[in-house]
Amino acid sequence: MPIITLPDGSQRQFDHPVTGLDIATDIGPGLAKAAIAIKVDGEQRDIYHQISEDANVSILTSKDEEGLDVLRHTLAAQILARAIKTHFPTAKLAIGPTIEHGFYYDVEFPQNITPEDLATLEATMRKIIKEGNEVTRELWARDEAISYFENKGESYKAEIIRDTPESEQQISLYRQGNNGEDTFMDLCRGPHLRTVSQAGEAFKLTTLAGAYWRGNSDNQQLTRIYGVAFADKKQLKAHLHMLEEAQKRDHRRIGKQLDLFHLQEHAPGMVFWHAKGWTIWQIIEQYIRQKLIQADYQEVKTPQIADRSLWEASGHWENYRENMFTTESEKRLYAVKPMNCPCHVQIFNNTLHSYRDLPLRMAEFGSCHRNEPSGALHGIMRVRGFTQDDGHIFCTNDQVTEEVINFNTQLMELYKDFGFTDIEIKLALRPDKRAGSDEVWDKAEEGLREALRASNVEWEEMTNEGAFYGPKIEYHLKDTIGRSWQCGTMQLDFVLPERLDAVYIAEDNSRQRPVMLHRAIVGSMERFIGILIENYAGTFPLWLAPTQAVVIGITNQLDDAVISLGQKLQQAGIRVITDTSNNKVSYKVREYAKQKVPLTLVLGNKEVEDGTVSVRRLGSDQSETLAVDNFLNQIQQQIANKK
RNA sequence: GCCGGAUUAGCUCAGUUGGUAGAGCAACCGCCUUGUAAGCGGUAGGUCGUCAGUUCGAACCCGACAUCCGGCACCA
Repeated sequence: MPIITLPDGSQRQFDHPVTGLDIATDIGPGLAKAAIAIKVDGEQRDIYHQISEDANVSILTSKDEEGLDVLRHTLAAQILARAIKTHFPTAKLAIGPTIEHGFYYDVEFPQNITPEDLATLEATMRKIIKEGNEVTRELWARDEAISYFENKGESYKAEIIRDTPESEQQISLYRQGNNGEDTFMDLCRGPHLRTVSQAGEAFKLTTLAGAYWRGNSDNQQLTRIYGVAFADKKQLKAHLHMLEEAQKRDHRRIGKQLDLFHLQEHAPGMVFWHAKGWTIWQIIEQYIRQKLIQADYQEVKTPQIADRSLWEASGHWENYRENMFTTESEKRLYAVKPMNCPCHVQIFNNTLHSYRDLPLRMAEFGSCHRNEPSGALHGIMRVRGFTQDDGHIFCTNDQVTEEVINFNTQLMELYKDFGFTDIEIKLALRPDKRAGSDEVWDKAEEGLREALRASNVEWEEMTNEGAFYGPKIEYHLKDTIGRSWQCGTMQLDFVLPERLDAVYIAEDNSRQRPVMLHRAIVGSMERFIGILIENYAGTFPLWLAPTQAVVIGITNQLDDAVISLGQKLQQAGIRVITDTSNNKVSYKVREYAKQKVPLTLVLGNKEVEDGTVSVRRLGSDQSETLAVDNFLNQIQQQIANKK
């Protein structure tokens, strides 16, 4: 007879097999009502799941993340699915999983559906929830289940069952309603809510999208319906509000508001940097350059286009031909460089190197072009023309780990200076299509793991995601709405040195292949600035702000003093503007606050007489009066500290 | 590239069932000389993304293309 252990450690004994609902009822009527599913020894189960052995059980409600996940799952797989079949009986259902904040369902519709259909479907979902049918689990024989779905024309469901291991002879289906006219059956592992009414009303169908069956672009494209769902309306409202707020920090919007850059039809995926955006770029570039010098890199610059034969030798022509821009002159075909590595190898090869030269670290702010698919372009985050803070380290096998560790340290320092703390690290392992032996890959992957371990960081491993020439560490940063973008990278490459015949002379006077490490910290300057904009919501810290200070006078009689203070600050290296227009102080204060200028400096007769200045810092509604020299010292200190 | 949506003044957006376009802000010109988030008045600004159709007549309806947005696929 089962002894049930609850999460708080307390135990309850029963003299008969029990369901989750029995246990919840035993604890209290409130919980019995709120209970939507259970977890038995770590596995999610339906509330009606029978327990006859001792077990650890927790009762899930919509208040906890896992319970909410069950709720979202039922919304997709039972309620939305049913609504779809109600309006489009011949639609074929594919899969309907849960995701962060909600769910989606992939469906093959007999016709195009429109955003208006979403409203109809949502209304029908609410009706279904109101009807409040029970959802029950049934076990079917594998073959019966397959023919059931095939007879209904649900070919995707039949395919899913066929693809499960033969050993699974029992297939679980969920039935909504009684075995009558209004029944709805679907293939599902569960668990589900016990009745659809438990789904509540805090959900919303949000968008329509196309999505390939099984994520493969060779397959049929299905229509994906996205929805969000929460435990209560308040949470839903908070989520929608968060999205609205996030939109306000979108880098495309802020880029326009602050006059940082623009994009236009003539050059899709290529950025027109305006003076203010370019100022930010320059500061970042100079900052990175300092870091490179400290880490003993030599900075180089290589050609923008190179003969086709170089790209054939490197293997890029074969692998990425369709994504490379080309140009022709005097019957020679050139490719605009999509990356810098082959060029760096040319510099390496131009001198005969000794083992004493290694590790040899080469860096370039390399302007690259890739003809990315039109649908991939996204503001300045994913572009066709971009600049990498690229670098290549030529070294021996024995030097790899130390180089990777040092790189990681340097990267983390840099990210910290830009205010990033939420960094995802991924290790991308060997892909199917690759160069090099398994032995080499084993060594390369283990080398990166070792370095990550030594760096004391956490990472996630991704099979099949490496580059064709080697495994890589990826450093991801998030944008405002949680989309993750790869920025930094460290890649191990045994292939390119071979293909481009890089050599060094070893201690024993033999010719040896160096290992090549490809590394970038910010990745693409464009993308990094995009993420910075969103991260700071346009309010850059003083050291990065394109305009650091604005000087304004109370009246135009003080214009000379305003200009003279502006000049003094400019001489001291401050990025300052002066405003002598005949607007009111309050007008100007508002204007420069909107432009996110960190320091607004106001001069009146009093300040001019005393040699002081009234300083208002962005975000504060107070001002303080300081002696000009004091003020200058203070902000120079702040800038030096990268604040 | 694929699915869906969008494209109107420098910016943010209105524009009824098809009858040759409108606001706010910005710009420019005046007046006001101002003490920390919008002083007042005036002027100018548009081949309604492009091309091609339907129509007596198109910002509006049909089609193609371009770009952008949300996803999917891709990301050396």
